[in-house]
Amino acid sequence: MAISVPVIRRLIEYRRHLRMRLAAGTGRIYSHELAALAAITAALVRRDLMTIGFTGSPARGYDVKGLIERIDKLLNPASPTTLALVGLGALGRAILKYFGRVHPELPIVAAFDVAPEKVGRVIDGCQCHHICDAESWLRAQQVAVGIVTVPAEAAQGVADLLVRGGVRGILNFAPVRLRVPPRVFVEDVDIAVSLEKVVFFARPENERVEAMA
Amino acid sequence: MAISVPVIRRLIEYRRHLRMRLAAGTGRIYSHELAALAAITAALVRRDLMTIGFTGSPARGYDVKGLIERIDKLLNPASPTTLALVGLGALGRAILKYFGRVHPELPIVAAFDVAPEKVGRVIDGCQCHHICDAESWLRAQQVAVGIVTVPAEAAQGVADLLVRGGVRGILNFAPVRLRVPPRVFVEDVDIAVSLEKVVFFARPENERVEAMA
DNA sequence: TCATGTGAACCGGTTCACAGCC
DNA sequence: GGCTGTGAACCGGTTCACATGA
Repeated sequence: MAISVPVIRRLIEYRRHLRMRLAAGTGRIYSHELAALAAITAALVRRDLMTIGFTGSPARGYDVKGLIERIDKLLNPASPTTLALVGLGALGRAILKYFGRVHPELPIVAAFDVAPEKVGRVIDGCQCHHICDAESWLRAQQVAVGIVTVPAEAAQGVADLLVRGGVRGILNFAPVRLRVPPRVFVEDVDIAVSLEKVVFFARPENERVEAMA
Repeated sequence: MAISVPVIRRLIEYRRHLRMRLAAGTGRIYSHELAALAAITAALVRRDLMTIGFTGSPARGYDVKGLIERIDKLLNPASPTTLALVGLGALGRAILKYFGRVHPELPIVAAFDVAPEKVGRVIDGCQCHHICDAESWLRAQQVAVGIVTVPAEAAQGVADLLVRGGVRGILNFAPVRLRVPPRVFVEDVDIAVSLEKVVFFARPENERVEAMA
């Protein structure tokens, strides 16, 4: 069963809300409640849960704990996933700091840069190596996902390197489209584009009915 | 004429490619060339240009300079837009640094935080004020768009503040859905969700046909 | 021949609406 | 009464395919 990108995205968000809900001590939830939290319709929530085969009861809604576990089982890999980050500029460091705190189950096991003053040191809790050593490191650590936070000019070269290192997914912050083999999944986070989008739709004359993702 | 979100997003990307093309000295471009650069189909490029009423010639394609100007006219506000950033953590600083360099036409005129050691100083070229002074500053500077880089718990409060300050668009990096009046456009950049998405689709068994945005 | 411009078809994600059930 | 589960309808973005023109 193949699950579409938007469904995966929403499941991740559902889980986040469900965890808070559970922490708040509520064991059950209705589709319209979850819908309100995620700012979507109740029908879509039910459709998504149907997609992953999770059922609730008309009387009491869905079991929060069971649903979290179900989403975990779907999203979390059987074997632990390790990440690597390339580019220890301001953004790379910020991400290192953030994920070290938020995602202990997705550890960034190595960071790479070219600057001599960074190589060999531990930066934000992560050992920094020279980019030249990346390929062997990636293979040795079985890194599954690479995070690219280098300038635009360097991004394609880094992507090639990651691919050679056996990476299967790339989270790309550089404002460039990476060319990679089809088996490698690339997610672009283009902050400049997002900002320009906001600037455009912030103008009153460009009013929008709905804002999604 | 209302233009949809995906079209706007692509126009921004087209412009980026066109500028590089122009810098490289090429004055004309075919739809299939632009399509290759943006990793989409030629038909979609032509459809988008049709949407904004820009025409080319079958013999020589589209005029690069004219198209850039056309997109500029559509996207760039008549009056200059000013931005403000709230939350001078690592991510906020990274963005301040990045946009100061990349987007001189979209200046971040003020930054806000609560930490006493930041307030009153100039950080990464931007004057930092205490959050309590935000509302009046936002109004005085006519800030159109706010960038939210505070922790999740603080995000809704900051959003309320921005709205009170008259902001019409928010670029939100906090992993929370902000509740704002319908006239305010919110763009969420949820790095944690993006990462989990990559981790999921990086697994061979979750192969995907196409990866878009 | 090869590219543009575009009506029409397509497609997949979302919503509707209602049967079934507590 | 109100909620779930779901077939069917809907909708809008994308692609097809072809007339038109250099």
